[in-house]
Amino acid sequence: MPEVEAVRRSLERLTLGARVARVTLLRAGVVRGERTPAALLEGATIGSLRRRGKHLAIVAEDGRALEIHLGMSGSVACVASAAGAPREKHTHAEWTLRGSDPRPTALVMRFVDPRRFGGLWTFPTVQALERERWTALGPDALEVAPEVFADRVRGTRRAIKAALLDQSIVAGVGNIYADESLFEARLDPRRASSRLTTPEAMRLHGSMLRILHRAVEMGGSTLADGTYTDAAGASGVFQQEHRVYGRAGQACMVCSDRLRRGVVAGRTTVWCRNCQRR
DNA sequence: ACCCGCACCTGTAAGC
DNA sequence: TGCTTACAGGTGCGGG
Repeated sequence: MPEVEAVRRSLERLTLGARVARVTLLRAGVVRGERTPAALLEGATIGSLRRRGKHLAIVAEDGRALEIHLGMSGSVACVASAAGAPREKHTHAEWTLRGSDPRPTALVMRFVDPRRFGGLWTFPTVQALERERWTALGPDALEVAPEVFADRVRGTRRAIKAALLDQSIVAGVGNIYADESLFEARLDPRRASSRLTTPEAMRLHGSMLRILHRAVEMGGSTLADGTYTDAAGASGVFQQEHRVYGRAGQACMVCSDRLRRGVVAGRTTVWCRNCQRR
C-alpha cells in the first residue's frame, strides 16, 4: 500500500486537472467492465486521485472512475511525450494527457504489468466503484481506529498474519508490511488471531501504523529487482529499513538470533523466534 | 461459514 | 551455454 500511495501522490502532482485526449488499449484483457474509450476516461478531466487499501482510482470531474490495481508487478509510468520514451514491454494501456495551466505540456501515462495480476476496472460513477468494488474492503489500514482494528482482527481464528493480509479485515497490508508490523509488535505470525489479548491487538495496531506511515514517507519499498517506481519514476527507499522481510538467515537486529523463514498463510514469512513469542 | 491451497502470469536467479 | 526449477510485492475461486 505505501507503493500505491506513492503512485497516487505522484499522479496527483502530474495529472490533476489534465484532460485525457486519447486512450490506447493494447491488451483488452486487462480491463474489467466497459472497455470503451469513454469508460477509460477519454475526454475527461482528471478531478481527483483516490486510494483505499491497495486500490487506486482516477476520478474524473464528471464522475467517471477508473480503478487501477497493481497486483504484484504492475506500475504506472508518466513520460513527457510518447516520442520521449518507447513503450516498455507489457504496456497494456496508454493515456495521452493534455495538461492545464501550471503544466501545459502533453503527458503520456502508461499502465505496465508483466504478470497481469493487476488490472483496470471502469465505473460510470464513483458510487458504482464504491458499491461494486470497494465495499468488499475493510477500513483502510491508515485510518482504522484501534478498537475497530482489534475487534476485526479477533473475528477470525486464522493465523494473525492471515488476518493482516485479508483485505476485507483491514485494507492495505501486504506481505512485506505484515512481517515488519508483526516483528515490531513482537508477535509470532502463526498466533491465532482470535486469541490476541487487547494489549497485543493495540500494540499490533500501533506497529502497523508506524510501519505504514514511515513507509509512505519513504515512498514505499523498491526491492532488489528495482521494478517498483512511482508514476514519476522515483524509487522508494523503505527497503533500507526492513528488519525481517528478505533477511531470513541473517541476525535479528534486536537479539542477534538467526531469523527464521517459513510459510504462513501461504506466503513466505520471516520472523525472529526469540523476539516474536507464541 | 470458514479457511486452505492453488491457479493465474512473466521474469529472474540459482543449480546442475 | 542451456535447460530446469524455485520463487517473487496479490488476489480470487473451488472444494474440503
